[in-house]
Amino acid sequence: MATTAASVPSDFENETAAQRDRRARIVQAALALASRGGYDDVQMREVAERSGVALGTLYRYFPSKVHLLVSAMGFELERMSTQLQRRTIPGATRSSRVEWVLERATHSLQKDPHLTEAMIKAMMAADASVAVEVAAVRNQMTGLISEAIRGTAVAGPDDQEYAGVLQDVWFARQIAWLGGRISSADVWLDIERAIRLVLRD
Amino acid sequence: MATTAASVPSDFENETAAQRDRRARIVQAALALASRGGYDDVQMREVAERSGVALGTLYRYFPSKVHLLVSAMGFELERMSTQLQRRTIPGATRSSRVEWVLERATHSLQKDPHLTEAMIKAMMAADASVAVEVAAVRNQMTGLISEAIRGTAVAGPDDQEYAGVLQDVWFARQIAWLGGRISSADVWLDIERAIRLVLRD
DNA sequence: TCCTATACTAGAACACGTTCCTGTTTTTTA
DNA sequence: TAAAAAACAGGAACGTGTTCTAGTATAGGA
Repeated sequence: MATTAASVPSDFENETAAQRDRRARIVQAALALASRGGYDDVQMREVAERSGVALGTLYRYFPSKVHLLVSAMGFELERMSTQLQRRTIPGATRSSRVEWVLERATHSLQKDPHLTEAMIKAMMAADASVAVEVAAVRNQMTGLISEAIRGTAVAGPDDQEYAGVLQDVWFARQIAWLGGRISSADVWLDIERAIRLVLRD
Repeated sequence: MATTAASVPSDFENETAAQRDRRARIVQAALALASRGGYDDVQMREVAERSGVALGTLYRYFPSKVHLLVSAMGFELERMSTQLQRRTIPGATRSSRVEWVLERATHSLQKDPHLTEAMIKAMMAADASVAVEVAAVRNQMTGLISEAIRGTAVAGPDDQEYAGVLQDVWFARQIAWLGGRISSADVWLDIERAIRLVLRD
């Protein structure tokens, strides 16, 4: 299971322009395929072909399918996060602000269910070798949430912990939705209820 | 991805003695292999060989590796659950009772990390076709938790919902542990904190 | 008891993630 | 600029989950 983390050019900075190009093309191809048919439709041979790269080269950039998809999720979340930061989060209470943020995040993902399925599944399948990439994603999520909890006020001592609990629930509900155990509408109802139960204001 | 759910003898009852035997042997073999080396070490060919059954027959009983392992988890949880029900849950507050139950469940699982890894990974990989088996597992967990919340008192209106939130956190923390993102000690600390934050008593 | 449908065995075959090999191109070093 | 090293292309090969085929055993109804 991908013990070859050594030769990966994770020194993102030191890449030549051509390499940044390849990396971007690979991620784009992966996102396109994920959007088309979800996790199973992202086939490494096709990603390689679409991005005009040999299979071996693909594996040099991303040592596994899971690495590739989690990285792609990082890209997407970053895009969404910079969009959100353009305006201040509305809402008078912690609950309402967190609801605002999580509702936007949830619906933004669910607009493209296949893509979401691919990302969440990759997150779930991630083992220790993907820890770095997963941590980046998680930090972006908890960052969003605790920022919403804080609002314009000063940070409370437990903000980070509440954000952690809510992100766990958020994640688990996405999984339940993927598993066909709840509907996409219920995902939001459950998250809303959890926010209410946890933050009570 | 296993669209063959039709021919599965899920009419558990109508099985002949020989069939119940085969099913039990298969589950035992799967549990043994899972305990030895986790998810990846449960190889369908070897499960078939060890349980003295042809590969095709194995797939007749369990239409995928995930079905097999989730079912095995159901068996294990049932065993644990009947053990717990032998004595009344100690503790004066909801928190302390839930802590008692979840601590036992958590530690009981972590005594055999490979086995736990295999079960949780299977739960995560479960798609809609495994919904029935997954629901059984989830019901057993929330049952345990909400019973602990209730204690000897009468059931509160939100008990089930609190149990749901806590089970989500419990599950997400196991995943984080599997992903090498937190230590097995931190699994318990995080769960404990979540219990405190959610139930506050 | 015989017949037919169903269950089972043994093993080949297939799909896709991953690895490996060989030769070529690009980059770095001397 | 020449030589050495690293990156890349193209594609074969491997491992494991899953499916399929052909033949054999078993069970329930006439």
